[in-house]
Order: sequence, then C-alpha cells, then structure tokens
Amino acid sequence: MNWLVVFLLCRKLRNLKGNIMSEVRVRIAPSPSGNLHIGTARTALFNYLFAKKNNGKFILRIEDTDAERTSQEYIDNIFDSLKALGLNWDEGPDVGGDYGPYTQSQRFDIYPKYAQILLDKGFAYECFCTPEELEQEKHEATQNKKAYVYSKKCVNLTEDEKAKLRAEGRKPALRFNIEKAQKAFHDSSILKFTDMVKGELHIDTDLLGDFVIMKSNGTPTYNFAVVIDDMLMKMTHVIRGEDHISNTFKQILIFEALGAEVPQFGHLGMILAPDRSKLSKRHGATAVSEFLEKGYLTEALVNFVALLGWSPSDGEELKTVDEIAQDFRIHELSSSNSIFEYDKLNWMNAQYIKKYSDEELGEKLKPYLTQYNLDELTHEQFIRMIEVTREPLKLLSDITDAVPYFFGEGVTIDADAQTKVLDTEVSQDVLKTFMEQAKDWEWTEENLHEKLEAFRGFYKEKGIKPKVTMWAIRVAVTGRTCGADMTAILAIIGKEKSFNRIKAAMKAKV
RNA sequence: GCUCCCAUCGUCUAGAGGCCUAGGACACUUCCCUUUCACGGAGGCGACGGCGAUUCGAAUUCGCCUGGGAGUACCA
Repeated sequence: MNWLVVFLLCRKLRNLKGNIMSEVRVRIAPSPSGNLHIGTARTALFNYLFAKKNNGKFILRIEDTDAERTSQEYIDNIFDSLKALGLNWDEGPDVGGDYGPYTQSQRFDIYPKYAQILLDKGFAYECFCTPEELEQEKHEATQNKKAYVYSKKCVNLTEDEKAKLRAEGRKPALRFNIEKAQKAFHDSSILKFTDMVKGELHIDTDLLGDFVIMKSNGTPTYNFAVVIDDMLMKMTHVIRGEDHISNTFKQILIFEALGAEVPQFGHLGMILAPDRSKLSKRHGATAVSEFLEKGYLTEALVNFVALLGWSPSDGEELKTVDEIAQDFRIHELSSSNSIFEYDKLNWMNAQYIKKYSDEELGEKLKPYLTQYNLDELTHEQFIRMIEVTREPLKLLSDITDAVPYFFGEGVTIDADAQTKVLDTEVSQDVLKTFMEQAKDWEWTEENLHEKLEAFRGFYKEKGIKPKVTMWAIRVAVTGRTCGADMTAILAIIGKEKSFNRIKAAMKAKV
C-alpha cells in the first residue's frame, strides 16, 4: 500500500508545482508619452480579463525609457484613467510588488548585467557604427530597392580594432546577433510561434537584421528592456496589439538566448478610425480621459471597447467587467482590426445612463451644469428636473443644452419656433386663454396635469390638435418646440416665471 | 520596396463542411404609442471581396489575386 501513498503524494506535489508555475501573470506596459489611449485601454482590459478569468495577476509597468517624451502629467493620466475604468492592478509603481521597481527608468542598472551575459555568450556584439554610417547603409539599400538589413560589419571586430575605435572616442552600442541565436535554437532560419489569438505565426529571421539592444549611451532599447522586465517579472502571457508582432520574433530570440522561459503571446487587432486609418486626434477623442470629460460613463466605455474583438456567448452585449471576465476566452477573440464607431458607443452610454437613479444621475450631471445657478431650484425641483430631462441623454454632457429654460428669468425664443408657432393666430389665442384661465390655478404639478388636460380638451373641441395647443405654451415658456414634459416644466419654474414668459411672448406679437 | 497580419450586412460581430433561403447588436427606415423631442414596442432594408481547387456538398479547407492594416529606428 506504500506505493499508492507515494504515487498520490507525487501527483499532488506535481499538481501543486504545476499550479505555482502556471500562475498567470500579465501586464499592461504603457509608455507615458501621452494620455492613456483608448486602444491601450482595450489592451489593458483584455489583459485584466485574462488575469481575472485565470485567477492570475495583472501588473502595471511604466515604460518611460524615452526621457524626452515622458512626463509626470501623462503618468498621472494613465493611473487615473486605468483606475476610473476599474482596471486595478495587483502590482505596479504605486502599489509595489515582489518584482519591482515597476517603472523602467528606475531599472536602468539592471539591463547592463543581462547585456553582458549576451555578450559573453556571443549572442550580442559591440557596434561602433556612427549614425552617419548607418544612414548611408540605409540610403544604399533604398537606392538599390532592397530591404534594409544591418550589414553586420562590426560583428567580427578584433580587440585591436575595437580599442582603436574606442580611442577615437566612439562609444559602442550593443547589437543582438540574430543568426547566431536562431541557429542555436532552431533548425532553419524560420522562426515560429503559436499566437493565442492568431494561431501559428512565422518569419524568416534572415530578414530581421541585427538590432540594437543597448544604446551607446548605456540605456536599453525597447525590445531589450521589455524582455528583461517580462522575464524578471515572471510574465506568463503577453497580450498586446498586433503592431508588436514583428517585435515578438526578436523578443523570443532574446528570451531563448538568455535561457529564459518564453511567455505565451496573444496579438490583438488594432482599433481603426472610420476612415480605416489609425485612430488619431483628428478623428476626435483618443484618450480615455477625453471620453470621460465628454460625458461617457466608464461602464459604457469598457463594455464597448470589449466588444471590439470579443463577443458574448449568450448574445447579451450589455455586461459588467466581471461578467465579461467569466465569459472571456482569449482564443475566441477576433483577429482582425475593428473600427471605432461612435453610434454604438453612444447607444450603450445611453443604456448605462438609464441604469442610474435620479439622485445618482443628478450628481453625475452636476459638473455639466456649472453655467447654471442651481440655487434657483430646491433639491426636489432639481431632482424632478433630472427626472424629466434624462430620457434622451446619450452623453452626460447632453444635459447642458437640455435645461436652460429651467434657469433665469427670460428665455431666448428659437427663431424657427417664433415664426412657426408663436407668430400664428392660434398660438396667440391659446396663450391669451391660458393666461385668463390659469391665473386661478393651484400651481402644483398634479393639479396642473389635470387642468392642462382639460385645457387641451377645450381646444380639441374647436378642432385644434393637442400638439398645437401645447406647442404655444411650450415655445412661450421654454423658447423651443421640444423638451421635457410641459406640466413638469411649469411646476418646476413656478407660476410667476411661467406667466412672465408667456406675457413676454404675447407682447412680442400682439 | 521588403516582411508580416487581416478579410461575413454601413459598423461591431455569430458562424470552426451540410442546422445558413447566413443569426444578433448599433445605425438607417416604416408603423404604433404620445402635449413636443425622445423613450419604448412591432416590422423592414442590409453581407459571406474576386477567381480557381478539394468535396456529393464550402461563408467555413487550400492556392492565387485584390483590398485593408502593421512593421521595417541607438522611439516605445
């Protein structure tokens, strides 16, 4: 019976080890050279969903290697946007973690050590070429209509030659020896890997060209820093945009040269503008923070962006992040690009707006009402105003234009409404009659509702459509032909203000 | 130029050889509801880029073409 115990123990141990080994770790690694882009947000979301679904960790790493383009403002924007979207990270610059620091510029002392390892193993070599020499090579390549690949002229420099170049004051960059690495780990020059969303991808590494891993100023290039960080941070899966596919081949070779475990890759299609070009400022908002300012709800933004590539198995598209995570399978993501169209986002935003109570929505709407003196209304009136104006809102900011007539004394009459409605005899008659009858009305919404119904009935008998009757009052009081429920408007702004506006509308014509 | 990726309604997508006279959502549109605008409800319009091949049978497999996207830096 002993063997059975041993067997079970072994199996348990193996499973345990398997679980530890396979703890999913994914990351989003934005470069703070701009505000958090909506495309980056989607990549972050898919990473987050993948981590959630697999009980893994979601890590934030700031790739600020390029000091020129980095700014604290952008870093803050990235943090805030990610947090706003609810994509909270388990490890990152602010929360720390076991594999920090999580800001690349604070890791500069790490990279040379690994560069040295590659140098020692012969997978990297010093390159003393000047920018001018390199430019010349490229120029010749284009002249001869050939694809540019670095000439490798520094690959076999002797120690003497290097010493001489150094004496000239030249500082070498470090290049990765593609051919050497490829030959060491693969049968042919073809490098393959299985992408989680696109399937098998391959390239002929002879076409790649030895790329720089350490710049002559001692800082790492992107492709090198990413590999070192992903390796040291124990990333198991790398989910990113397909614009990184060509980098992936280079990175795989570095992982292999370092003897590190190569993570699984998954490349997402890009988000394109309606004209099928890259989504940029000229197409409108690109940063998450801009969308938020415009009045998009984070729930809608996240939900919408998830639908660019992912689709729900039950057909229900309105879903929370948690619900999406449950239903998320990376292998089922669409591998093609998708176009960012506002129509559906707007519709979705409206759907999420509807989910809020009047009180909650009122709070969210206040930032868009700063131009009005909210003190003119009691809290009850304010809430009632929200209640009767919220229906057509697609963006939170739509509220701004929906409520001007609730504030101030007078009202600007829309030119079209003036000629089409107020200038007609019927309308003037309606207003006159209204003033006569309404002066004795008790000014509560309930009573107004009844009275107005009767009022409409009175005119309907004379062959005037209810629509026409109400339009006269509406235009006089609000200045427009459309808007919230008329009864509510009258009740909220009060008898005096209503009468003043109607009188003004009458005087203007009669 | 070279390399790679992608290809179903206008848009996001379902579809992994017969269930597809291709389903859903947004948009558009018709009608209904209605004090306006809207919301909501019931309909409608609308796609497998092209050509070959495999097969009894292809949106689904393969090849070519076309179209779109990306990469091609001592940027990230």
